[in-house]
Amino acid sequence: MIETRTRRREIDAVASGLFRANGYAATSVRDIAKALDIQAASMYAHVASKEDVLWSIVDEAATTFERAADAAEADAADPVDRLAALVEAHVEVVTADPERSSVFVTEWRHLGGERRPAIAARRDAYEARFRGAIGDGIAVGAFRPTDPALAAAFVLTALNGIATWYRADGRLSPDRIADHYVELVLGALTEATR
Amino acid sequence: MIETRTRRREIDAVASGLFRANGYAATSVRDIAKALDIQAASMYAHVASKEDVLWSIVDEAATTFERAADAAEADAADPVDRLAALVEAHVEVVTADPERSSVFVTEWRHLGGERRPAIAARRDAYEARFRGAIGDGIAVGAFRPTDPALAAAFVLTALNGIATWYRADGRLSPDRIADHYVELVLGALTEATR
DNA sequence: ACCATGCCCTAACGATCGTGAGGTAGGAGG
DNA sequence: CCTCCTACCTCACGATCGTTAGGGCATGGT
Repeated sequence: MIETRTRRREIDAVASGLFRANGYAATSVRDIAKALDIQAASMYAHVASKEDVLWSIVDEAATTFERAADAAEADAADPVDRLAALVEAHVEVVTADPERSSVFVTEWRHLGGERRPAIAARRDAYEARFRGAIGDGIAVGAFRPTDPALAAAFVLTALNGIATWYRADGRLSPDRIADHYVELVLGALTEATR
Repeated sequence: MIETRTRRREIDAVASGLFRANGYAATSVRDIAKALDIQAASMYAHVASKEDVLWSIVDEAATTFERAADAAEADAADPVDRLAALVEAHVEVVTADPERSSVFVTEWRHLGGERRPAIAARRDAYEARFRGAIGDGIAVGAFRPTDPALAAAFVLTALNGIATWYRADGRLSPDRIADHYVELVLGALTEATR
């Protein structure tokens, strides 16, 4: 068993696209199966349940975001660089796989049992990194004094919005988007000339 | 018939809450009926279909946003004031009815037939107001040169995010949120000191 | 040669979905 | 008194949902 479950990966990829386009609840197991040219019941040779598909998509997306944020925070000198690196990393993850990212952002509430609070906690921990960078930036006088929690929500919702509208064949490349968003975020926090 | 369909209004209010919490597709007509203490079939004395409920919520929300933006643009001297007024108006609408706003933002894709493209067009026209204010601000040198379409997407997704996390009993009042968001948005567009 | 495993099939289950048909109770207007 | 009208009821429909059961046919290791 060198190759690990290629069909299983295809299911996640196809399901991500359908979930992003129509939502988890409005996508049936038969829809996913049809996109793979197999019967609905054949899905269950690879998956235990429909929710398991959502879970593996969301779990993997969460891990990807977490690892990218780890790397971003690792090589950042000051809070400003750290926030810039976090923003850039987030944009890169989103644009690299907008389907998975979008599902992670919008469909996690359909998880049941332990999974929903578990993901909620990871989302909160992730947001705390942004709050932390913003709070530290204010503390050292690099950012103007504002509400770190509110500013973090502002930044993260703006970043997550990319997952909604981004298309790979769009006008702007991921790099351009990342550059612009870093500028917008840093601008929002450094100065207000009203 | 002086009073116009109070029961019909209750349906929209209750359905907005359920749609925001669980999504349109995951909310059954029986769920809405149960929240009103009536039978599912009794809903159809007031509504032609489940989608009609979504439509009236979304349509009314869209109208509310449009009217608020009209008023905001009416008494604005320069592009900077105009954008600030648009942001403030948007925050006010969202915080005044987060349920309806959230449904408008996230559930309109479940509309079928003519309604979906119609709402898409109105959403785009609304976003164009932000693009316009930003573009005009750049033209007069008030905003730094950036991509107006991208900046508008940045701003609007950040604003719409409020509908997701806002709670009436939360830490920050709508006014405070509006003030902070205006500052963040204007800061994002006016200066970048990297 | 044999058996396990991966991948898919058909058939069908009980539940739940949105919705229609037809009836009833109560209040308002002639 | 009669007749609407509103608001609700019960009952039931066909469709679709997620999922299970059980079987078939390859491939590849032993």
